[in-house]
Amino acid sequence: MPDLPPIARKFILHWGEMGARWGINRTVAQIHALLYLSERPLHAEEICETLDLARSNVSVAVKELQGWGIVKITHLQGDSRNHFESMKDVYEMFRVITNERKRREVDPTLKLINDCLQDGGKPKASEAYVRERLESMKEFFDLAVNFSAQVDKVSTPALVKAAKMGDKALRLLGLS
Amino acid sequence: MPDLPPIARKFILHWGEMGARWGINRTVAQIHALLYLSERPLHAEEICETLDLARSNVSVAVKELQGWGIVKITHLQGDSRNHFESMKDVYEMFRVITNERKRREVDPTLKLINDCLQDGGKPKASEAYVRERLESMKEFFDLAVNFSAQVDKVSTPALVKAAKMGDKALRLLGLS
DNA sequence: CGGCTATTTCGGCTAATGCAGAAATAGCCG
DNA sequence: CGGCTATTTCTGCATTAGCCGAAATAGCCG
Repeated sequence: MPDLPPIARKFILHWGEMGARWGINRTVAQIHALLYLSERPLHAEEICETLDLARSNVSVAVKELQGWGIVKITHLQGDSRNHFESMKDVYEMFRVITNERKRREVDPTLKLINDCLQDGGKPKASEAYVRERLESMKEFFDLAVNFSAQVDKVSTPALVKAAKMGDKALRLLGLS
Repeated sequence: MPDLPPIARKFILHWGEMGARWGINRTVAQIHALLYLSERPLHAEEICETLDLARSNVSVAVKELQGWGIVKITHLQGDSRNHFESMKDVYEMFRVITNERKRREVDPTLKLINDCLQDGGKPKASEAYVRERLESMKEFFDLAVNFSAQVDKVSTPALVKAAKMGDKALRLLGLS
């Protein structure tokens, strides 16, 4: 990895590990970190050199990141190559990723649970407990989905403000 | 998988896939689903038979689940074998897992970012942008950690109530 | 202590993932 | 169309993760 300040490299490696723990390919996460820390959009070749990866590898990784919606292609004046740029606002990034995971994982899970629950057939007694547990999981996910949709409507500055209120927010809502 | 209602099997398989996408071993997640759906604690042998796994495999998987804090060992009258039982309250489960992920992943990330930022040395100009990005990521994580600590204090019923308020909660806080 | 049962650890095989390099494709001038 | 560059797809190797069965360990009576 030439050209990188040590602190950047340190972060990139760590981010790769974290990604791996969350089901994101290690190098995909590293590339994301690199782009996030980069002041300007980078083209594939630069990414290869900086992180010592094969060109083809970078191609698919970058596509993956675009799939998540946190990296975009840009073009520079008089350069035909694709340049890649990460979203820079961490809050926004979090929103985008959260929404995407909801779409990919939570929604299908809810659908499956619903399917299970309204699976016709005679309601066998042996299934009663299973259904009960599935019901309560459904309830949880329904609530979570609704709630996150609400929160998603609120602007980042407003959210930050609310988060900083700490206890006060809770008291305002009559909780705590 | 003998003995399992089809809807249970369906859910277990799905849960395994979801786990895999979140960095949890597929069979670990399956076992978790099985225990969650099970009316009574199961011993390792039962898990083996039901999910068709090797005994040793179950041993480590179950340990993993205990490590996450969502499965506990219980003992039954006159049976020396360990029996395993999943937490049943989905909300509580979510709390526990969230806290554990924070401990394992967010905290170390924050620590690393802090290390990077206060990495002495002369503040090279080339690092300025990197530092800026790290700062803003730190800010985000700090806020998230604080906020989640606040929320974690609130009882589940209170949280559910708040979540169900929908728009009203936002208006009460002066958002939206 | 010996025998029994339950659990864990270990060694090695298998399957899945990740990745490089080559080949194919696409896009762009001239 | 031909040549050039950038990108993607494909093929197969390498690494890792997952998992089984055997062996070792632990715990519990008698």
